Amino acid sequence: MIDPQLLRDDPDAVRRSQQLRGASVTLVDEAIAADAARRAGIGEFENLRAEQNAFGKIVAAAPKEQKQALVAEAQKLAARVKAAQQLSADADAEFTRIAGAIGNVTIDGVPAGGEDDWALIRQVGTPATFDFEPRDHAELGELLGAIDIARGVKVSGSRFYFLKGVGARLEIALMNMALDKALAEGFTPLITPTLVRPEIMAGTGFLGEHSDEIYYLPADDLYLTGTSEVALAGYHSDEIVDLSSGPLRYAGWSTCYRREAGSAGKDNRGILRVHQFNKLEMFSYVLPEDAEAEHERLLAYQESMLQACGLSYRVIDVAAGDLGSSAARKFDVEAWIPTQGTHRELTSTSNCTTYQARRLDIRYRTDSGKTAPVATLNGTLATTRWLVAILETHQQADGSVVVPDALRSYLGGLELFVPVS
RNA sequence: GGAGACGUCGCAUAGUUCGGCCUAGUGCACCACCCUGCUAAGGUGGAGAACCCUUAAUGGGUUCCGUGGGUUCAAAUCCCACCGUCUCCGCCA
Repeated sequence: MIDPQLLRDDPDAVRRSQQLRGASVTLVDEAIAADAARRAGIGEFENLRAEQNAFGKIVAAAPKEQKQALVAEAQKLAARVKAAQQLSADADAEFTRIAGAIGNVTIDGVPAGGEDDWALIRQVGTPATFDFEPRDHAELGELLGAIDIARGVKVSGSRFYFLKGVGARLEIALMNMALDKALAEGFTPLITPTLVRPEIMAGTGFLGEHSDEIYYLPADDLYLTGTSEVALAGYHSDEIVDLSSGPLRYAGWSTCYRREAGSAGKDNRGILRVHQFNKLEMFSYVLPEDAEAEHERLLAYQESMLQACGLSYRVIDVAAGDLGSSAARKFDVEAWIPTQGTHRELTSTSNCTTYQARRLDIRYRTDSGKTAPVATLNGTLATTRWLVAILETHQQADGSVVVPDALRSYLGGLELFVPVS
């Protein structure tokens, strides 16, 4: 939810943001009108209610013989109150509907446009080159006995897989390395629920236009989360958190579930795009004025992880039209995938400013003692997808894969993955 | 899954019998000041959340007693549904 105050004080800022996103600008004016209607409705109702409250005291104190006449009077008033209340509630719902459809106001510098209009921030490392024909990760995974796609499909259908042997070990090693990084930076580890209630799903902004991406269990009215961000944001929902001794930083580990309904035929080979994977996610609750600095910090942690894995990557500033509704800015770190000859997203970090917190009702106490929404940020520290880049980047002509130095201690000192027969 | 008990402004509780004196009382913790040569104790005052109107600061109003409906002139209190917690039983590990 955008700040209603901003809507009143600086509607042009909201209009500009909608423009950049390629979203509806007239929505802003509809929201302003709905806000005015909502406030008028509240005023009407509250005045009538005050009248009713005062009159109720007269009724209660009146002698018996006058009561009947007074009650008849009060009945008429009650009917008016009820009508006004209904109008007010309707106006409020309408405002929430309209304002809720407006995306977060983008931060200055976010490029305009859609998926392909990102801006390059930096390129780090040099893409791996080979004096042989490199194998893709699916082939390497099979050769190494690390990834078993065929049996994943047999058991669960397309886009499912088994990680096996060194594949399973590599994933756990990667997660452990990420967890150690998070711990070193002061994050509190959390293992989160992956099934959440509708209000938490809606509060984090995932039930909007991308709701067909989400698994839903109707028998229990629960949603399977596509990222632990959902649970991490919901963790402090409806709370006034204490940020006086610094930000609250969590590292959430969970399995993630995605229907991939809108990506039929895309990335069908291997485990680049799957229904289920694991992820270690960073999540920060910070003062609004510290949000941009925190965003840079999360990005730096991500980059240090990719560097530790010996990957070549680029950092991009995602264009406004490709942002989720909650994000005011998003940086993706994309690793070079040799067999695809392109960069693919390994991590993503979003600054949601106060947008998500406003919807989830997460506040802090200001110096003046008032409450105000906090800023929330999230960012990936490691996911299953990283195996793709790691295997392909560090492969050798015989199909073996050199384990990056930083990961070896998490693999019992293993230096090389070798083909199994 | 079955039976029962319960859910009140940070915590703990009163209030629900029998709807109006609840503008939700009290204790603890909290903040300011006073007093006491330090500390403890004591005294006075303040202090919940959200929203609306108004102002130079201010002040006024409405809503909130797990959530959502309903009955009523009037609901913490009565009715219904849901959510959650606890106890016992059953089942599973």
